Amino acid sequence: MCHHCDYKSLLEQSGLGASENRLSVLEVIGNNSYPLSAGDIFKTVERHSAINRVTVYRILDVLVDHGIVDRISTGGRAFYYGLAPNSHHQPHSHFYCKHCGQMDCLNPESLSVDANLLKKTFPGRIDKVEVRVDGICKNCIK
Amino acid sequence: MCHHCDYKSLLEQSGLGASENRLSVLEVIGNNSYPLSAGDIFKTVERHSAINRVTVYRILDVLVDHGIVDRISTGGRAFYYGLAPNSHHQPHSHFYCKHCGQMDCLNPESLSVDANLLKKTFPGRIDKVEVRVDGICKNCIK
DNA sequence: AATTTTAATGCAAATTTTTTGCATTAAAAG
DNA sequence: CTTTTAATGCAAAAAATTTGCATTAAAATT
Ligand SMILES: [Mn+2]
Ligand SMILES: [Mn+2]
Ligand SMILES: [Zn+2]
Ligand SMILES: [Zn+2]
Repeated sequence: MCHHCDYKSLLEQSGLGASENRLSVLEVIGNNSYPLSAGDIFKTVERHSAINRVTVYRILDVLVDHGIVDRISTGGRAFYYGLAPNSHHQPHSHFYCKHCGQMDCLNPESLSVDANLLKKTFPGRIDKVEVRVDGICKNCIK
Repeated sequence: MCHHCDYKSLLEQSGLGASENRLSVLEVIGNNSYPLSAGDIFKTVERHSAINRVTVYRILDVLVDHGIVDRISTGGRAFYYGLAPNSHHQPHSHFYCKHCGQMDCLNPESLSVDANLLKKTFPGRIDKVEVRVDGICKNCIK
């Protein structure tokens, strides 16, 4: 849940029209405390307003392209989506439970990554360093 | 390319029958210097011996389940497969080029991850910490 | 060696997730 | 008000993976 982000201006600052659908998708993502799959997002938006599944995919693409939302890989075969790091959200890694498929955001302090050396020596463009922890969550472990 | 691994005994040590197909799949993965997709592996094995695509998927599953092979997520929608860390291969992270889809293995020293604090405090089971760097490779950047 | 049991494979079809093409509607610009 | 552009919907396709079931090969028993 983000109380700091103004979704409408997040869109407008990127030159994107703040359509009803885009706002709904972004709110679902931003109001959730962990990343969601496109299917989850579709089902949630759909409960309140009519929307097509393809529209959700297209909105997710445009939000990812504009750096508003992060596309996060899982140990499964669907991507999950969460707010991209910004002034209110520092970068952090995620935990993926391979039993129930739930993702959790991990405390940035609990896991540290140092990519400085790589960034200096890598002969290509680096856009993102994604860290994902896979295992079984505390609910499923019982 | 791994000159140290004896694929046949890797299989047998895990209690897996060393069938022709399993050996072929494991050799293709082990002899390659970067991770490959199931489709790549299928096409490569197929050139020398007849094999069904589904068999490749099933062999990959069994190799991953037994910790012989690592299933590696990409920024795209297919998994890639590489030899799992063992006495001859230390754990390392990977680079994924979102233009050509090629993965590279990164030097373990170029990127350091410290998951000790997480492992102490996380209320679940941690099986794997995957680090993936996304961007554009030196060939595609031109 | 013949028989029974288990493991591995093939093939067809289904599933899941994502993408594309094209028509329609809504919004913005002129 | 008209023209242009952006957003959406719907149907279909594509890509990756999974499932069910039959067949074959290998291993274990008798
Ligand atoms: Mn998060
Ligand atoms: Mn590797
Ligand atoms: Zn779980
Ligand atoms: Zn490339």
